[in-house]
Amino acid sequence: MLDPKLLRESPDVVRAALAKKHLNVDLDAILALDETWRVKLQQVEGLRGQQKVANTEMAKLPKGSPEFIAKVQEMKAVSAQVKEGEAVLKEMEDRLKQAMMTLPNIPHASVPEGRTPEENIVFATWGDVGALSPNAKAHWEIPGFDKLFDFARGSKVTGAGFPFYIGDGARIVRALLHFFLDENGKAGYVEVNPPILVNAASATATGQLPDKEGQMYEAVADGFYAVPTAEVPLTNFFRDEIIDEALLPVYRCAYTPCFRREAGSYGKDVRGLNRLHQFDKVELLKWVHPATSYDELDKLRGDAESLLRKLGLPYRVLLMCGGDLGFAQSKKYDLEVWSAGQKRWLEVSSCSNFETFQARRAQIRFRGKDGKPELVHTINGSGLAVPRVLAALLENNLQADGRVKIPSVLVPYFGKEYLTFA
RNA sequence: GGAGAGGUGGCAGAGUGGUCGAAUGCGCUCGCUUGGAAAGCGUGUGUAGGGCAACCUACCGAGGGUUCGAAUCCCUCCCUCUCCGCCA
Repeated sequence: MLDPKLLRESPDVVRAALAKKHLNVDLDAILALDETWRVKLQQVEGLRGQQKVANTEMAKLPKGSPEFIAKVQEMKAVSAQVKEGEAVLKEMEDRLKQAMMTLPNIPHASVPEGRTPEENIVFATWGDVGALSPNAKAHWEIPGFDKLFDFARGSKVTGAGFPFYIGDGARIVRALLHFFLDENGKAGYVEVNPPILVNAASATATGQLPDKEGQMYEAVADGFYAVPTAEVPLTNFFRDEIIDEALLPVYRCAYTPCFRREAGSYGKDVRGLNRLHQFDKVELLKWVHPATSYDELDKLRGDAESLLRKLGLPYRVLLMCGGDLGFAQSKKYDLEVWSAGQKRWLEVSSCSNFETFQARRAQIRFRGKDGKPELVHTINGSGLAVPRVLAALLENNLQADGRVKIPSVLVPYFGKEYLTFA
């Protein structure tokens, strides 16, 4: 959510943001609503003021006296007006808040113009894509793949997109997660094991509700949602809190399974490990002082990149253009790993600065030098999502004999140098 | 899951219908005092919204209700603690 004052005082800034993100919102309607709300607010507050004055007067009068009874009669009318006014006010506030929720975050000045994914900037590339086998297979075509990654059994037991990982398949997932968590720990992120079901208030604070309600699995009886990413419980850790400024920046990471209904996905995007309803991911999250947030974003992106480098997986970094930036982000980089068999880039991390957009919704603040609470900036990114990293690893490292060479950094975790499908 | 107790400012803790945004203590701030410190004395010390401002309004777990008026009474929900039950 944006600062209502920003809209009121600098509507042109918001207008420019909408244009850069290629979104269309009727700003004038929101401004008009804000204006009528403020008029009504002052009216109701005036009436409440009258009640308070009468209250102190009546406290001094004898209970049954004629003056007292007259005052009661007089204030009954005011009371009715207050009740009515408050109802109108509440309705206005709900509408205003809802309207404010339709306004996207302001893109940072360094975000390139553009409307479509094709206009994203290739910010950096690492590794030699051409050096990989031109005859590599898509991972689901590797002989024996089904033995380690059993989609059929998963479909029977749960449904499509919920595979079993078996033997070396399970082991490589565990090795990757362990490696990610250890590396992130070395980079200064404190490991957290969070709840993977969250309540509606948490899902609202990070923006899953109300906009993405259909994307989450629900535990209806209890009103809980299965987390689509560890970002949700992690960010909400400090919800409605004021963090000591001296503690900033706070670095945290968490592994959780992630659950996404992915309604509307189809085709090559959902083959094999490319897109699952349940998958494992380590998330990186920072709460930072506003002055440092873009440096911190670059550092976080670097931390995620270093994981791919250590695994020896070629990747590129995209700087998202305005039109592909997303609603809540001020700036976003995507990390995409090269998958030699599919001959395409797979997104494995999305590193974003939300500035105060999430912090305002979640009311996460720190106490500034002048003693006043101020909103923090939140930054997050994957570090990393397992299935697509795994897909690239299987495809890129497949040997002529049908085994997969395990990157040396992973061998201590995996326990051997080759993964076999036998 | 059952029974009971409770949720008030940074913390502890008073307050059972009006003069209560809330006593008192602790903590913290600034000042006095001191060679310096402690003690002592005094001062200040929540958050949010509206208003150019003076200032006004709201908030005592959350949401409803009763009333001229609610921290205080009623209802629903959430959470914590104690005991019992169940259990990885």
